Amino acid sequence: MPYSPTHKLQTRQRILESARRLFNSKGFDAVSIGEVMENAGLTHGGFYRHFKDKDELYAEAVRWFLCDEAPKPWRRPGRNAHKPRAQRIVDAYFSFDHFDDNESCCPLVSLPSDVTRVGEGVKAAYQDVLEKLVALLQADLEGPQSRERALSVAALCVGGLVAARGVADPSLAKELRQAAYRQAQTMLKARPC
Amino acid sequence: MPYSPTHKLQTRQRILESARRLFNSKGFDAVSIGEVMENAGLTHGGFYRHFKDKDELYAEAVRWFLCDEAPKPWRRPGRNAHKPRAQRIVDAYFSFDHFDDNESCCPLVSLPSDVTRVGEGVKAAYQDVLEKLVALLQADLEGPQSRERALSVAALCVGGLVAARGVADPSLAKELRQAAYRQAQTMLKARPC
DNA sequence: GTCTATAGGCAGATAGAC
DNA sequence: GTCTATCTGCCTATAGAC
Repeated sequence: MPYSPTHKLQTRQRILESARRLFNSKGFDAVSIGEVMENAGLTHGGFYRHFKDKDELYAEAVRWFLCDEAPKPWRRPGRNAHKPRAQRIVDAYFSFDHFDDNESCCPLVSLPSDVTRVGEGVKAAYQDVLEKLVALLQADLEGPQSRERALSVAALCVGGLVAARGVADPSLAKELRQAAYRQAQTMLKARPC
Repeated sequence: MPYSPTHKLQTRQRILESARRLFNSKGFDAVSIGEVMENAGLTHGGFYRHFKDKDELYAEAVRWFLCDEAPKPWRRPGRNAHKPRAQRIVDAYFSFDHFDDNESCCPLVSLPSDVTRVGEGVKAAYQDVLEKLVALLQADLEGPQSRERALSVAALCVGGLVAARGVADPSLAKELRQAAYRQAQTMLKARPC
């Protein structure tokens, strides 16, 4: 018995991390199971001992982003530690690093149109990520309609980044990102009495 | 010579309309050239007399949305004709019909994450659509920073719809759509200074 | 638990008949 | 201009050795 008790779990997590990165940067259909496994240091044959099929892997990979183990380089937790968390999230969301990071960016940004076309399991995982974002934003919003305002800020974050990534001209992308960022900041500060 | 002078152009437009619909609802990778051609009443062999390859078809199909021939059932041009055009656009964008219409919806909503992964030609077409939307919004915005406000409203439109389409729970989707819609209306009405 | 080998299917692109 | 036929390659998923 050459395998430690945690070996399978560790292997599973390596596969998930590999899948998360590849799906983020290349999309669901363009990534093969062989590619995911090779990137995790394995061969494609062993895949089905860990996941039922590719759809299950996709849902789990989206959810995997929420785990602490998933790297988020654009977060820079040391900086601006004094700001409210909602502000730090919006700052990170609209940062150039996040815009530019196809591999580790938030799946809300990298996968929206893919998710609409696959099964309910993946949508449920996408929803978990979105609800996490909304909850974090709402926790720092004071005054009435905090839920509605948190939802709007989340929509602005997703839309600003998604639109900026889709256009060809980098200066238009920056303009979009900055306009949405300033609007989001205004909405965070607003205190409708 | 059994073909009329406009025959090739008409065939090309049939292919574009078929491609636009299929890409919108199923995504770029999931649609085969044979499917596009069959849907246009042709066979796959003739495709390459009209387009260099699948990527060129993709870019042209995105741009095809801007043509008047492309159907937009959720627009309902008769209703609310008295409102400013920017308002009518935002109304149409956040309508349930547009949310629900995977086939004829705005490509900004249906294709964002696909577009980030393909060539510059498709991004240029995506940018054309976005700039058209921003220009239409800006034309009806008074006061300073109309450009920046138009960009923010566009981001909110895209983000609100995209996020709503990605989640599993229909009531959360509706909540997202309505929150973003109300915020967009506020921004349209705002007259800073 | 992971490997190699393979079954079975479908994709994009081209060739040549009409 | 459009057709049928085909080349070439990669995909998901399974079988069976170790």
